[in-house]
Amino acid sequence: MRYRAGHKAGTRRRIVEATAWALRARGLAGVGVADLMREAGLTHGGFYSHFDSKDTLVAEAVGLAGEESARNLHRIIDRAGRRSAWADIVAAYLSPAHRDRPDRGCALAALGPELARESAGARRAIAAQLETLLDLLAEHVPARRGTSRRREAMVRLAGLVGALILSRIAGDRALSDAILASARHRLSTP
Amino acid sequence: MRYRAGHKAGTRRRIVEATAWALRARGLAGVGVADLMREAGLTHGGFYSHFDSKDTLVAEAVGLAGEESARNLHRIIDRAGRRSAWADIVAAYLSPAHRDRPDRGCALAALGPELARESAGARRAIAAQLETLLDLLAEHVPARRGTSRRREAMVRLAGLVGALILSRIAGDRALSDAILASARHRLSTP
DNA sequence: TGTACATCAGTGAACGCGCGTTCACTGATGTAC
DNA sequence: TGTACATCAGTGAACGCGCGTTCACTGATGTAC
Repeated sequence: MRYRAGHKAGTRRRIVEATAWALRARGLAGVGVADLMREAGLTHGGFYSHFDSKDTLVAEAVGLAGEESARNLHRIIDRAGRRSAWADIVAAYLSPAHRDRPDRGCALAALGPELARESAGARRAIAAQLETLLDLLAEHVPARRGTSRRREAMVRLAGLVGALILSRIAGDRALSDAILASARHRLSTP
Repeated sequence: MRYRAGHKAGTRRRIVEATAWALRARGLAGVGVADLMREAGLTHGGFYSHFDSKDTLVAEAVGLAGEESARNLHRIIDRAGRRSAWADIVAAYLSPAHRDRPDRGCALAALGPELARESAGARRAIAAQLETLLDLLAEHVPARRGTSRRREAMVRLAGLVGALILSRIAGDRALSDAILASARHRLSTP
């Protein structure tokens, strides 16, 4: 064997990671196979010894972005320890830092509408991510009379995703910050 | 003059309308100049006697989509008459009909993240639409102690846009409907 | 320990295609006489 | 009323370009002897 065991798997991993970042930063139309390979330190020709098509890679990258999000969430939850993590989750999600770094942030907010129009693979990947996030948030969302935790998670996640998206659309900084602050205040209280 | 006065303006209008629909249905990457001209009943060659570039057209189409949204909102408000229109606004925005017809619906939800990445023209158009909607909603959103109507509008619009987007991402119908219903219930009450 | 060989991850030229854009041309109409 | 002309919205072939994809090849390494 030419390279050490795991070498190819490592390269493949680097390509998927580069794609997970690039996708959220520049969108589906903004990433080309050649770009992605270059960002992974390779040339474009080797792409198809790793993936069947660009679509396959995109679906996998969306999956990875989802795992990253779940891991970040778990980190916040662990850091909160015994007390409720909800306020911390909201503060992190609606932070200016998250708004300004879509490449490392929530794929639902960065790619949602775009991928909802896409073909099978990517669509399924982003839908799966929605389910995962709902399950995770349902455990930490404030309880509310007359609603299940899961329904409460839907409402709150909608507020989070919507506010992040609007803050990224806003033309001026002041409005963008105001959207984040207002939503942070409302969504972190029960 | 070869054609009646207003003929060219009418053609131009048809192109912009076709674009406003196609954009929301298929996204920026999904619409080509040739498609749009065909949908307006023309061939692609004449495009540049109407517009400087595809970007110019896109910005104008986003603007038209925004005007449509505002007009729809006004219609709902007028129909509500003297009583509060807020519940009607929420019901319309979070209806399955709106979810299933992105081409005639809210451009923020259909194109937001995509256009926020785009170049000047489209970005400005979608940002302007956000401002317009906030102004309009601020007049009808339920008043709330400790917050301005404008801030309240930000929070509520975020909830609306987020819920619509999530309902379009959801893989199965049941979840999609549940997201709409939960958000409808929460957002229409003060 | 040294040499010959097989492996296969990665290279880079080339492909077909659709895109945005350009341009010489067409032909139905309003106007001048 | 009829004819010749000018106009210009719209046509369709052609362009250069970047994309996803293919493929014959390369060359560093592990293995066999």
